[in-house]
Amino acid sequence: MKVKIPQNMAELTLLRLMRAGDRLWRASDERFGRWGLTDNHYNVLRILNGANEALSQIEIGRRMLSSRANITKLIDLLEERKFVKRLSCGDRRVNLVALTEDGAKFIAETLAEVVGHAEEVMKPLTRQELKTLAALLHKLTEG
Amino acid sequence: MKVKIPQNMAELTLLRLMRAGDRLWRASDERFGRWGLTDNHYNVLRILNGANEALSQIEIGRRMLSSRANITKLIDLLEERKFVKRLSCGDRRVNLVALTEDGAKFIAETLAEVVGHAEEVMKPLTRQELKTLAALLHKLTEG
DNA sequence: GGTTGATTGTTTCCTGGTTGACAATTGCTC
DNA sequence: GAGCAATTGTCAACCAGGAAACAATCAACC
Repeated sequence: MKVKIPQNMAELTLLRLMRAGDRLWRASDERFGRWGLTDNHYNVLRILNGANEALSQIEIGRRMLSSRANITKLIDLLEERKFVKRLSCGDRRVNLVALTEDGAKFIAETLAEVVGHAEEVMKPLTRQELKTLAALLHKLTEG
Repeated sequence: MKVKIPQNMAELTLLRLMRAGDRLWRASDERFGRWGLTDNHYNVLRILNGANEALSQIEIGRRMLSSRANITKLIDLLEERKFVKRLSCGDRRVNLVALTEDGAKFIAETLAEVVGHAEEVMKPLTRQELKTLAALLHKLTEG
């Protein structure tokens, strides 16, 4: 049994994109596994570090495309590790989550390896190609 | 607490790539969920359809970057749906998996929507940009 | 030709994530 | 103010996928 399927550029590209993303997630998770974390745990730290302020859990979820319930669990672990702390604020429904000194230290200590890995993965592309790829992805998802 | 992190093109691109892939997987899974399948179930069907021959489960796993154990479960469901059947072959360790008529019919009936979705997702890019993106992804993962 | 090592598929257990229900809180409306 | 919808975080139940252990089978080698 076989269906004759004409080649379609959009579908081919979509497939490659999903496949590449899948591979990168696996590699990334394996890497952070060595530190007892998930890629997503690390993402929370980087988001907090980049935000310059404490964020509510739901705001973190929004920026990571992750559910409220999952953020609760991510923060639970990060708090246990003392990388992060929950602060109360005016609105008593909300936990503001802030990066601790330990969390900042962890980011600083692991940064070289994280960036090194990214450069290793992207090595097949020239600087110009890298820029083009970043721009295309941006246009695809934001434009 | 904050760590000063210099912008890095490789890391930024990697992040965008992973994020785009994540979004696409979610959208895709939601789509196939309406048919009671996972994106990966559908991938099995497409791989079988493209292969022109029955494949062993482990070969399917290789092409999908998925574990043997998971393939067993995927095929279990597809077989229950009669989209696929397991055949015995010379090597009695191996199940050859073949697309059935029902499976081919399912592909044929859903193809327009699947391709339409891919084109919808990729619409922000011109034809030329699409080709460039596909080429860059190919170079990144294969080159 | 029997033994040993590799391959394939399945099963069991675990993990990361989602959904949906729930409680607490807030803000809006009358 | 009282009531009501919306928001936030948490919890319980569930699901897809991976890792490891296992049985069956094959291949290679002495």
